[in-house]
Formats: sequence, structure tokens, C-alpha cells
Amino acid sequence: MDAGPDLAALAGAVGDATRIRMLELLMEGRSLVAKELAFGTGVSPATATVHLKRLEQARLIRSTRQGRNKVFRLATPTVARMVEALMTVAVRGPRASATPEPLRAARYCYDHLAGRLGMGITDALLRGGHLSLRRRAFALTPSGEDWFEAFGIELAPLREQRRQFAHRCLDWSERRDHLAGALGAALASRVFSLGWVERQPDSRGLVVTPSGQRGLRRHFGAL
Amino acid sequence: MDAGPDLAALAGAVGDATRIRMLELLMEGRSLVAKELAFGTGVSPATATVHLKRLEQARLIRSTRQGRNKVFRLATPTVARMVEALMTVAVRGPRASATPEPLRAARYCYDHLAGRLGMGITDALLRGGHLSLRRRAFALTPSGEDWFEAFGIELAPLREQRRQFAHRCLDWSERRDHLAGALGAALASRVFSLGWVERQPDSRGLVVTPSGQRGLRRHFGAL
DNA sequence: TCCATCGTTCGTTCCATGACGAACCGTTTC
DNA sequence: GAAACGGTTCGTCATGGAACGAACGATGGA
Repeated sequence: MDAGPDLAALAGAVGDATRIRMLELLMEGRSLVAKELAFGTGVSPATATVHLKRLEQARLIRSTRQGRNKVFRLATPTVARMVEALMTVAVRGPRASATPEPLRAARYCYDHLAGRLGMGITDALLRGGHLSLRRRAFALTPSGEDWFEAFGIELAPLREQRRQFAHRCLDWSERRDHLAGALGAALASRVFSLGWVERQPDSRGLVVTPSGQRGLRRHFGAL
Repeated sequence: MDAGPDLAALAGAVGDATRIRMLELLMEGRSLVAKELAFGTGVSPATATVHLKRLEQARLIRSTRQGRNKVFRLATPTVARMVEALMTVAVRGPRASATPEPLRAARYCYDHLAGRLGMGITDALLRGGHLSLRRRAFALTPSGEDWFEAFGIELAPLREQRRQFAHRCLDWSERRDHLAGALGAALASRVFSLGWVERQPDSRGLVVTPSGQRGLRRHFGAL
């Protein structure tokens, strides 16, 4: 009698505190092994196995074996966007203002930069004419191609990836789009390896280092 | 230890087959009374009451009393977008191609037109220069203002509404944006009152009437 | 080879909660 | 006023499933 996609099955897979927490942990973009996910959700390895299996059957996550470890990641960027959409709804209500300031300032969203940092960088790239807006994505302008190469990011390999190149991702704290996709991930990775931002332990939160302050200002102006 | 919005509470509210089905029913944009939602989900009125209360406490739906009836609707367009995001994920997998053709052709998404019909109209308006793309929304061009007025839609009252005027809504079957927001809703309502499209019973699906075929072609060209 | 570690499987326990019917309250209609 | 109807509340039942510990297989390191 129903119609369209099988929402009930998906909702069942998502609708558990432990499992949604696992998805939240994976939103950092890191690949996590089963044990980390068990610890991160405060649950025994045995229980974690069951949940992870269920998430995998629902195609929300994927796993690969690495030796005796099993590492998990979100199945697709679409899943990440779904989780973001859930966050966008969950953020209102009485606890709305309880969103921790560090997370609003800078955080990982799946595998790219979000929060005010991600927004600021995206805005700067738009202002500088390095990015332009397209229907469902950003587009890299000629000057943008030079800019990214100069920033130390090789574009050719990124274009060969199957995932979207410069996706637009809606930010639950800023309520606007920031740069995602292969290009966004590469940018985040580059900023990270430059030592400009560092992970906060056990959180999606990021901190900008002193050298990062300088570097970001130099490249993106006042964020 | 957690951070950000309270996903667990939201996931709990969403993660039940009956409740997600209720949200799905409300995605048609209609306001439905409790009894209809009970019948639509195949559950007793008593059970429906409990579910509806829970959804309301999670701020996913809102209700108003009308006489001895209680009518429900989605709380905000943000909720509608969240449900769409869930659908977008749920649609892949083995049953992907099982999405009923009528729904792909034309359907309600919350309160505006979606599916190929919604996409086609949106595209035609873009091609005609009546709409332009903005960051997170569409914008009405000067020629667009004339067009909508000529089509029988008063814009002034729409602009006064608190909701977004010309929102972009991602379509789970077409995977692109279509026109939503106050303007999208008004357009859908107008097309409906012209008798160009009709509801399919017990479904989000829409059918284009013969006069609708002509009217749509005349105004939007080949869809 | 032996041991440590990781993940899975199995069996068990236990709690949350989804469902219903019956009784009840308020509104509308006749 | 009486009857009909919509919705809510209450009590009860049953079931699903989340959690754990223990035992087991597999992998990698010493």
C-alpha cells in the first residue's frame, strides 16, 4: 500500500540512540575501527558488532578489513547529508543554544570543514572569484584552478574520483552552504597537514592553531 | 560527552515505522486529522494519539483544533526537507527501481510540486529567465514577477509570509532542485485550482488532466 | 610457536514500548 | 436533551531488541 522508498526500514536503522551516535562519530570523516565505535558509544564490542551489522545492511556504512581490524566509514556522501539534515532539525528546540561554541566555530562535517571556519573559507573563495555557484554544486573558475594548485592541491586526481567534485553542503549551525565533495575534502586535508587546524579529542570540533590564524588570514583575509 | 544537537531524541521520534509513515502522509502538504492518520497507518485511534503526541513533542508536527477535530501538519519546511533527505537515502538499494512511476512523474512534496512535473516547471521558469539561481534559494526576476502575476498569483501576500519565499528543494527521484517555499506552494495551489492536476487517492501522486496537458504545454513548453 | 588482540557468535536477561479495547470527555448535530 | 462522533486516557499484554558475558576463530607480533 505504501509508495516510494522504503522509509520504514531506514527509519528503523537510524532510530536508535547507539546507532545514530555511531553515524555521528563517522561524520568526522575518519574511518573508525569497530572497537573505537564501541568505546565511543559506550557499549560492549559484542553489542557494537550487532549495530554495525545492521547499519551496514541498511547501506548506511561500509566496512573494509585491514588485518584483524575492521574499519568503517559512511557509505556515501548522501548519507552524510542525511545526517546533517537530521542535525538541522534537531538543533532547534530548548537546547538549541546549547550547541557548544567550539563546534559552531570549526568542525569536521564528514570529511570537509564546516562551522564558521568552513563558511568563511567558502565565502572567501566565492568573493575572490575562485569558486562560482552552480545549481547543485560549486564550480571552480580558471583563477580558482590556479589558486588551488598554488595552495598545494593537485586537481587532476580529484577529478578522477567518482564522488562529486565540489559539492554544496548545508551547514546546520550556519544554515548556509559550504564547500564539500572531493575538493572540499582535499582542502580540509591540506589545511590539516599544514598544521593550521587540529582535532579536538573525541569530538568533531577543530581548533585553529596560531600558525593557522596567520595562514588563514593571509590566504582568506579576515574570516 | 556528546556534542551538538540532540540527535538521539530526534532519531527516537523518527525511528518507528508508524511514525515515519505519518510524516510521509503529511508530506503531501495536506493537513490531516487524527483519524485519517490513524487509518492511513493502519492503527487504532488510541495508538495514533500516542504517536502524534510524541511527534508533536519532538516538534516535528504541529496541531490545531478545529471543532472536535484535531488537524496536524508538518511543523516547518525544514522537517519536510529532512524527510526528503531520508527518502533520498532510502531510495537506493535493491528496491530503487521499484519507486512507482506515477510518483516519479508528478507528486506533492510537502506543499509544492515535485517529480518530473515539478522539475520541468522549474526548468522552464529558469530557461525563460523568470527565475534565477541564488545561493540557497531561487530569486524572482522582474520578468518573473510579471509572469506570476499574469498566471494569477498575487505576490505581495506571499512576500509577507514568514516562510522562505522561493526555496530550493532537493528531489529524491530527480536528484535536482525544484521550486518550493511560499512561491512554490502558491504555484502548486494555482495549478491545482485550474484543474490541471488532480490528486491520486491515498498517495502523494498527482495526475495531469487533459486540460492540464494543454495548459502546461502552453505555459511551459514541452515538459 | 605462543600469546595478545580484535571481532563475531551464542545464549540469556531484561526493559522499553507499540498495540489494543474499554471507558471517558468534549463538541457537534439532530 | 439525546445521540453520534472524534479524540484522549488508562490498563494490560506481548514482543522486539538492546545489552552483556563467555566462548570461539582469525590475524599479527614477539
